[in-house]
Amino acid sequence: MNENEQSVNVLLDFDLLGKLVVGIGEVSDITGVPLRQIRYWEEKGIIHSSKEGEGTTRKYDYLNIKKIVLVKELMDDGYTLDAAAKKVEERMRNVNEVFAKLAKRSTEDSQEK
DNA sequence: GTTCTCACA
DNA sequence: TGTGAGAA
Repeated sequence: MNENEQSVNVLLDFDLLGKLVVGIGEVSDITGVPLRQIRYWEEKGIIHSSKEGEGTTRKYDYLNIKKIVLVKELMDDGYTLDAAAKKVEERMRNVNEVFAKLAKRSTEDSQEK
């Protein structure tokens, strides 16, 4: 492992965090989850797709993609869809908290109280 | 290329 | 729970 790879990883993560939205096809290919399954999960309310523009192409942001991967991993551990969804939602809440802290920190830093 | 509904296992 | 097919 070089510092290069670490830096790349960090940068990649931040880039993803910025705002990455891909079509369902890409998501299915990346996550390895069939298209029907992704729609199926969304139908259950586990994930949410962001429809952009006039087209019908569902766009999934990094959070949703992460959610899908998380659910997949959880189910691989023997969790059921509902259980996995619950766990993922809890994790997502934590991520959201971190995001809120990050945003707040940036604001405070800019205002320099 | 994507989406939807209905139905089946 | 996950997938099939046809239709738009």
